[in-house]
Amino acid sequence: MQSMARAKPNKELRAAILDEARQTLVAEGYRALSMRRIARAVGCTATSIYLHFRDKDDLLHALIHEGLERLHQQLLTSVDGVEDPRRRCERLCRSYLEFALENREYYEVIFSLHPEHMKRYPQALYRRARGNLEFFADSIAAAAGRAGDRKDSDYLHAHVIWAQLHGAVTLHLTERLDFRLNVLTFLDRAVQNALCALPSTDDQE
Amino acid sequence: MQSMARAKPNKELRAAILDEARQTLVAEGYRALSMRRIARAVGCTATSIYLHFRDKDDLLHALIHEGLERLHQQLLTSVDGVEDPRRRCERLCRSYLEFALENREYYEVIFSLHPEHMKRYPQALYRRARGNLEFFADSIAAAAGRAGDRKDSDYLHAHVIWAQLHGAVTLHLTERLDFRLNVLTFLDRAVQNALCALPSTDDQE
DNA sequence: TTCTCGACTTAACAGTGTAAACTTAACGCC
DNA sequence: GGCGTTAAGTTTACACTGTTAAGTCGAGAA
Repeated sequence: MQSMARAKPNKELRAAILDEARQTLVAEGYRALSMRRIARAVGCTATSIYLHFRDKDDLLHALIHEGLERLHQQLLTSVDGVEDPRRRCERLCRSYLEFALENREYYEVIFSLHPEHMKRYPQALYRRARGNLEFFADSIAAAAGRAGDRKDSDYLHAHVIWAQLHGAVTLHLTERLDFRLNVLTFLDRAVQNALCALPSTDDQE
Repeated sequence: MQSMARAKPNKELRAAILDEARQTLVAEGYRALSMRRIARAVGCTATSIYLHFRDKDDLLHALIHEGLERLHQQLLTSVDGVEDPRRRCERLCRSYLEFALENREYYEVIFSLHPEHMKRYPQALYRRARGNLEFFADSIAAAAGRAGDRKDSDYLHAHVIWAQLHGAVTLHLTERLDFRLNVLTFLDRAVQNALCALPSTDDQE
């Protein structure tokens, strides 16, 4: 109970560590991110990071949490004011791709880093990720004429669409695509294919 | 010119290294794969591996090459005797998923390991990977009623389908899927969605 | 015999994540 | 004021990593 009394210990250092980690992650990728390097940059020793994070994975979890939060915000604003559910879905897809392309290294840590490296996801991360997918599933339900009545199949459908986008993005980011392919047309086709099971609501016919 | 004369130096050790590397990779994944460990297992020192492979990446490239070869064989036999082009595409998809699920760690190194880790793909690997996609594109062309007349758009289409499968597989392998989802139904839907742009050739209607 | 050359080893460098033990400063309490 | 407690941070150390430079050893050629 006395540990509650003082409460605010350092917290600044924790934030500084997180800032520095995010910065080098975005700028130079995961493989450049080491405890000692972070420590050097924020002016403490490597081991004192362990006072604020259980281990390196824990630190990464914090970054993933941030990233999912930012992605969520971006997805939200991307469909702001867009009524047509089909268009909402398309906007969400494009916004997702945009996020991935503009935050490559971040994206990789959030969605690709292997769990054996990452141990287990904490509950909080699952919640955030699920939130994004449920949000998507809502638009899918609306596109199917069932606005406000999301079903399990919509949630599953959201996962399938997500998989299409994620696959396209990661093949691009890991440079597995044929270099003669135009990346933008490829991504465009991927979005089309992702949404092909949705009823179309084209205004001009 | 005298280096050509003797020709066959060791070669056995090279093969042993490759075998051991593949084995631990399949059994324990990339992060368990270290030069020193391989060396210990095959009974040489870590540094003598560098006499057969330029660096660790080079060794991995060799493994990727093998993996792509095996995948290619599996894809070939999976459609053996299947005439209907639409069914061929479906078989190819399912065979691809099968390969991924049965060779998780292998699959990850082949298709997910980041190029910053992997430096650049050598030309030979590009060729192999392209071969697989062209093979797929042929079936797509056939499904569109243009057997033997593959177009660029079919090749692009093959990439899009591949992206759907790859995305589904990697989300599963990296355990990003909602744990309440049934993985098999998810993968099934992914295959459906991957092929949704193909004209269907359903016999029973 | 001497020279060369390929295969291999030993020793070393600079880096990694992390645990244990130690120091230091701040606090509540008698 | 001195006490014990506790959090924050340090130093040191361990067992790894990929990779390089220098050295050893044996066989074949001149």
